[in-house]
Amino acid sequence: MTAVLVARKEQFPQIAASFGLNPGAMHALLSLDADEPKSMSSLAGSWKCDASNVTWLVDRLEEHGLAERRLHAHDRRVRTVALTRKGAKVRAQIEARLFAPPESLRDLSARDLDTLCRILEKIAPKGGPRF
Amino acid sequence: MTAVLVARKEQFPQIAASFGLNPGAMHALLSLDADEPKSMSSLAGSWKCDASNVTWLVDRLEEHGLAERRLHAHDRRVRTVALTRKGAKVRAQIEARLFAPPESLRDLSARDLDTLCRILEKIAPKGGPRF
DNA sequence: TATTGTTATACTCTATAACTATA
DNA sequence: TATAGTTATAGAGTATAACAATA
Repeated sequence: MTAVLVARKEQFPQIAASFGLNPGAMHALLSLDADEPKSMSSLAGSWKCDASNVTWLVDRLEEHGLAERRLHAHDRRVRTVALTRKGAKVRAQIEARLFAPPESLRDLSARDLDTLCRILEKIAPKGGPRF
Repeated sequence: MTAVLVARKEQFPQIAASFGLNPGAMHALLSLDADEPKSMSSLAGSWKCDASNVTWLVDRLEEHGLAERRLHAHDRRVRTVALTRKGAKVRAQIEARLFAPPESLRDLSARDLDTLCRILEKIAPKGGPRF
């Protein structure tokens, strides 16, 4: 799986564009969830960008109807962000394309693919694949 | 080798910054040569960007003394671009860093590294590694 | 008239700083 | 006073369109 992700990395911008998103917004979409709203500030941390950029990216996702801001239960300063139903659907579609074996891997034997995955799992960064 | 390039791809921006270049300019530098000047228009094709952006990128390289515009022998409309001696030296330094085994590969056994290279050579895009 | 490259300009994405509203 | 998020603004890097020089 990691092998596929590594191979796919080059195609991020194209895949994003095919959904009308820029790479940053697609990255954002893939790290959001419908069930676990996350605060804007925590997103700035995990996306490693400025808070003002989180505002901008979430605006883009909201424009597409893919994510929505919600109120925090106990702190009225905080806005949380979660995927809409449509957002979850699009995220699933993107993941399907990301995890589908890319052209360049179709020529590999099953044995080679296994070997490749095994090796790349070893060198994958801690915390799993990062987009 | 391809394996290393794949693994290194993430570090492009950092390496570029350490030479005072942006990723685009580093990409440009690595595809230029001291001995084979290339026309601006052909560079627009191989870099897959607009001609006006080639002007901008070559300007950046010239500011650093890494590349220079030359006259075409027979067509006075055409400008060709080639690396300066300094540019060739910097390109070699960058390549040395790109081809050095990255951290993430140091943990692999020699056998795994061989296997990885063999597999990735198979799926490498025709025409060799692209930056 | 067509082509090469540049210039003028606008757009996208990112960051910094000032601001509003809560705490 | 401090924190969460937004807005205003600036900058890098990209593209489009108009232009000058040459073919």
